[in-house]
Amino acid sequence: MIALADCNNFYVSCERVFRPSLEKRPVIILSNNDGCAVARSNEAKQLGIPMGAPYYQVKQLCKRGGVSVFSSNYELYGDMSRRIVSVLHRFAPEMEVYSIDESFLNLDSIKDPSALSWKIRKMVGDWTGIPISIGLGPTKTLAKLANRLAKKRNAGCLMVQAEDRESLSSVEVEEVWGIGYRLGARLRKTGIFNALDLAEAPAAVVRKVGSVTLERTHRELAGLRCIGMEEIPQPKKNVCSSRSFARPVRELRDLEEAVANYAVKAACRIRREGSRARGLQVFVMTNRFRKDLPQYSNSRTMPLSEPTDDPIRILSNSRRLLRDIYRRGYAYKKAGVLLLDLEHGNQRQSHLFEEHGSGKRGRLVQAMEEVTAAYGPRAAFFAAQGIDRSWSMKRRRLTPRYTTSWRELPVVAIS
DNA sequence: TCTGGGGTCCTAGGACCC
DNA sequence: TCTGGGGTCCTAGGACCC
Repeated sequence: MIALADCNNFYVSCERVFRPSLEKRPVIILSNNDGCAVARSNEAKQLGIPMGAPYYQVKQLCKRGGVSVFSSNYELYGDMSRRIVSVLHRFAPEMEVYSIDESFLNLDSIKDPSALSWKIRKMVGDWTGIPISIGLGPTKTLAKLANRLAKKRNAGCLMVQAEDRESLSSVEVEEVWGIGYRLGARLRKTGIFNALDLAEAPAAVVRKVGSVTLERTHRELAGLRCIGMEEIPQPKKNVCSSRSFARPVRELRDLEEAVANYAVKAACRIRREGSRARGLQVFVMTNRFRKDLPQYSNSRTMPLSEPTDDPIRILSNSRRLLRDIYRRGYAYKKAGVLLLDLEHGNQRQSHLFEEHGSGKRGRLVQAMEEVTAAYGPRAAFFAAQGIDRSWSMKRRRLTPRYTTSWRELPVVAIS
């Protein structure tokens, strides 16, 4: 049996742990730039705030409903996630951390998986303060489906077998893991409306509508394991660092600053993973929602003959690519840097003699990393990254990093 | 005025080769 | 009149996930 442990309204639950007064009250968490609602408490869902709604569109609704609104505090959520994973690890011989708020557990060797699920759920709740739901099924797809139903029915833990026609038929086809809005629409045209319809559809029909991915989903719904557990996270193939700007950006100078920051951030990320990039891409775009303004988007890719993780090299090449695609006269909304085709650790075959971490350049970069690790990212940075960064993102409603910053620890008063 | 960020996989089609 | 067949590699774009 496979279990999917999924945190309830994860970001909201994290905020509630440190502000219990938010319990039973409507809460939403906004995306970067305070743009969209990316997490909603049940109360906020009941008020009719849709997932992904632009904040400016639901602002009035939030005011009327007394909704507490927060910026995303990824440092807090990341740390809470690590705590939950460490609790789950005690129970599962085999486990896959699937996302910041979900993990698959292989409970094949467990005699009573249902009873164990309740135990897991209680311990995670007691030890971290985060409520979770657990779905059980013979395959990942059915565990996902069970989890969805567990949340819908407020059941805590729930098991769904492939033969459970009633449960399957109560799940819309777009709610099945791997089927989105578009595939859903195509399936509906062939008379497949819910998970049961899909499970019972002939393979030929399924294959005609979708690709091998849909075929896998189809079999998984029937109880046939096609998607395995990935215990060890696979190293990334690409890394992207990008942001929307707080305000429209027109000047090349500002774009250069932004791109320099993304380049350094992306380089830093692959260095941490011990990877090197074989390719580099820079992209820029205007605001696609502003139909009244002229639109422009472009990207430029270059191969890196010698794979690299050197932030200075990545930064200077990014700037060259940006200058190639920059066009005057547009209001840019977003830019980004991608490091492509990453090679990992022992995988490198050629370029044995490339200076790596040695020499002046290597020592400089390492020193910068040590300084920023100890004193924060503003303690040492490249001039190209800019000083005032007026374009940088908006986070007006950020809560403290309660668990990862000494200065932001919650204060407890005892009288 | 205000609309996220970071990934993966699959397929179709073009370029190129013999 | 009449324009092959079979393969690989690469990339862009679509679809999905959280």
